[in-house]
Amino acid sequence: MIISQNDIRTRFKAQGLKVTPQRAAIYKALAETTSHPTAEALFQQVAKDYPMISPNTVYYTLSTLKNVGLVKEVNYWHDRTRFDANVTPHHHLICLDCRAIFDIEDRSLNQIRQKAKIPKDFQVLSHQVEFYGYCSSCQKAQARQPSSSSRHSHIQSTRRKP
Amino acid sequence: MIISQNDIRTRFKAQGLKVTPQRAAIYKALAETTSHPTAEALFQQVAKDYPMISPNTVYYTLSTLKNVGLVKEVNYWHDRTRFDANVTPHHHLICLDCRAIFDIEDRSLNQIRQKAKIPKDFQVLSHQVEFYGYCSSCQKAQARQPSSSSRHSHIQSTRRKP
DNA sequence: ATCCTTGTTAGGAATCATTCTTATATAGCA
DNA sequence: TGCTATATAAGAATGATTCCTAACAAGGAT
Ligand SMILES: [Mn+2]
Ligand SMILES: [Mn+2]
Ligand SMILES: [Zn+2]
Ligand SMILES: [Zn+2]
Repeated sequence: MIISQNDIRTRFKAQGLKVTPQRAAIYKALAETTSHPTAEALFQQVAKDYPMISPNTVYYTLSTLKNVGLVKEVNYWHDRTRFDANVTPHHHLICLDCRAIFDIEDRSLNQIRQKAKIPKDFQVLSHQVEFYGYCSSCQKAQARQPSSSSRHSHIQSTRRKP
Repeated sequence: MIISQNDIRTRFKAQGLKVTPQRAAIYKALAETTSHPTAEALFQQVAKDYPMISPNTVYYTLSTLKNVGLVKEVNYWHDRTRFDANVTPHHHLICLDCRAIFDIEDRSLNQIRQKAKIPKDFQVLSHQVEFYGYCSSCQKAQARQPSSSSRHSHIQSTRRKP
């Protein structure tokens, strides 16, 4: 999903943010992927065009964008933090093997709050549904190699928490 | 909810785990609270009875118990990892202010998987619903002090990620 | 009851994602 | 074209978790 510099400019201005090349590049990279990348992955991506960018800038920028509501943090299944520029309410599929995160487009899941039996003294503002299982790639890989795992494409799982 | 040494022994044996005092104490502490504590909190609790216990043992033990299915990890809203000895499918309320985690007992939430529109090539094994908002304590605190936050009981949020 | 084997524990060091600090640079406005 | 508040970059610091290793101790076997 391509996003124009003008859209980026408009969104930043609307939030009172300066439009810098690094910030625009980070947001663009995040907005144009569906992979819910880590800060590190975004750093790698943006560094292709801005070799001098620092990881720090990516962290700072993501934090800023989060504060103004242009970005959401996602941190499922004890992985490092992952980010999403899709800030409309939606839900996720998480692969237990490769840890890929996929969007679900099912508006009906946005309604469960109305029916759920929630203690009346808790004020609910939002909710989130996550489905855990195996993506199609990982199912195939397991059929072939019914032992360990996580050896194919997607986002890679850089060790930590085996 | 009290749990007897015999229950603990039985559950450990059923999983082929040795029954050590430290391990039993950690599991007991977790099973008898509803607070979804951190490893650190469990360490503090167990250290009352076992002053020589190391944080390492708590991490190792929780990892072991998780591997055999006696404990679940919970890691909502970019906090450090929290643990739950309630391994039956259930869902959570998370306070955005004090970060307390409360169980929801609503079996109907266990059924949403059947109705949800999930890509047929993704094999779903489990799902999880989280509701975010403010607990009653925090609502009261905000009514009093409509500024910052997180200044009352519950589990405490030890800095990190303000 | 005692011995053995193997999983467990404790302590300390190491890892590494994230945050903090600070000096320099620059977007946006007068 | 300058001013000023923000943003960036580099490096150090933080802190939860993991790794490593030697000493311990359940629990089955003798
Ligand atoms: Mn998403
Ligand atoms: Mn729970
Ligand atoms: Zn997968
Ligand atoms: Zn609260």
